[in-house]
Amino acid sequence: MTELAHPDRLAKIEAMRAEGLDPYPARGVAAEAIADLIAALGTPEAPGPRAGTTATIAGRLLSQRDFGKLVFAPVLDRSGRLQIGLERDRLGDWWPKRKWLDGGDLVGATGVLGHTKKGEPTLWVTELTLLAKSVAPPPEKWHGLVDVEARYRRRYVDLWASEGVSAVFLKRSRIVSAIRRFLEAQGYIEVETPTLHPILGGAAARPFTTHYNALDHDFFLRIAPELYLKRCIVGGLERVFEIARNFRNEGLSPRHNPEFSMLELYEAQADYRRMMEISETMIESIAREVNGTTSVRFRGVDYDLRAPFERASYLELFEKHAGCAYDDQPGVRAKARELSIPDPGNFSKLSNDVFEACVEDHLHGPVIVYDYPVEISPLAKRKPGAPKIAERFEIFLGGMELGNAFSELNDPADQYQRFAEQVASKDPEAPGEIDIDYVQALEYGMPPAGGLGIGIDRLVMVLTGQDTIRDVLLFPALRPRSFESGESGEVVTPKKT
RNA sequence: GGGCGCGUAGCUCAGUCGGUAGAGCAACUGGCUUUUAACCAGUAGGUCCUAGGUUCGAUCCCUAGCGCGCUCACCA
Repeated sequence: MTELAHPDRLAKIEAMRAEGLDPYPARGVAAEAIADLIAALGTPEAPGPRAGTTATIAGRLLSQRDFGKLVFAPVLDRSGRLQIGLERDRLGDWWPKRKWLDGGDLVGATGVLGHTKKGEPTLWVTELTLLAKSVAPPPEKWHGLVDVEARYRRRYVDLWASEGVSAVFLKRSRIVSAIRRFLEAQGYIEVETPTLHPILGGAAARPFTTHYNALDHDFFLRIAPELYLKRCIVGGLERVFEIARNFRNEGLSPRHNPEFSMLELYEAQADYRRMMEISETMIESIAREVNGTTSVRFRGVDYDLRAPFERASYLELFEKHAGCAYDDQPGVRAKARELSIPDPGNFSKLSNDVFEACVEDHLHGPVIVYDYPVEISPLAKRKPGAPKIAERFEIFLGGMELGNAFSELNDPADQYQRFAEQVASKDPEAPGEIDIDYVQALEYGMPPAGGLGIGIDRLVMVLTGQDTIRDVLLFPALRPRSFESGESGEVVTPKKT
């Protein structure tokens, strides 16, 4: 045990065992969902079909209000909260044992559904089961967990002790489910590609590195699934998607977590115009499905996710907000100096830094910014008649990038050349070697295709109104907690959280 | 990594212009059959994040460290 276990609760466990009651029984109880029962119970004025019937619920006992010969206590399950009523004259054997119960315990309760004098739905209990004793005291009942560190470290408490937390994760699940149904309805299949990559690719980011013992080779945790998904397109699967956990060994922020979920999809015979359409219709459809509306409030601002989204050209936005063309070297360098943007040693990167500094704050959204410089889009196809422009777009909302898409480059010679330029660049985030196998895949022929990536976590932030990515991740990245071993060897004592 | 801030009971928070600390909730004892942040009376619970320094004396001041938050940088 740790020092979190409360002596009074441990003493109750001993008392129970002395009476032959197992505080951690092997079997649960067959229980109905509380929300369903409340709906079927109706009101005192208009009783539903379950009023007066017997029901069993199972969940966490949150607190107790003891009136001597009557105890009221709310019980929480995954679907909702229902008050149980323990009466001396109904409860039988369990009446004297009720003192063994504490807030936080997991219980099963069977009884008759009804209401109190004040109309509160109540299960009048005839049979009680302790399903698991909670020896750690729960957080304060009114505030729940407030300390943000404690909330993230002990999400298993936060989920039931803090208002509204579990609802975010229920909605996240529905969002992901809605994405799958939307794409499957359009003929997409879900695929799984490697997480361990021998060569970096598909994005520019610092990787997590690991060593593959059986192959005696260093591998990288993927920074993007893109190059494998496009191999699937070469293979003729034609419409594929993956909900991929990506890993980038970079800083944390309200919008960044080192491991994050990305939806990537690729469609043969499509191009970036089709990707614009599928992005906005998918986002609109998901919003309607999980929220019942296309209106969302994010960071205090209202947005409407109805398709079509506003369109804006990268080049025009650049000129409008930076005051010069993106490839006007003297102009861009002057603007960079004015904004104190350091020179990354690469003009196209500097130019994009200027874009991000000048333009992104103006992107209220949802807005599709299209036609990017080809130098910063090494996997995108050139625009017909404009070889310096790539058929690429990004989706922005509230100054945050939600998605990135392009017409996929399928010319193996052009792809080889662009990989070679990346490898030759001084950029520490560029891949260290050319992915020859990927070039060879293109040499077999990849049909014209469009591809799209959407940050799932950020989409969930928008649709649930959460300001920080950590509130849409069950277990956000935190420094590991240190524990001190106790003298007995069995005892583990948490140092201060 | 830089700057700013925070760390006190299981939880939520006061407080000490430097004299080793309080409240509410939770727990425990007693009372109460309609509460819903129930109520009333009582009890117990603390490495004031850690380590140094200054001081007669440090939870408080100083320095360093650890953890967390905000922010900047980084994140095509």
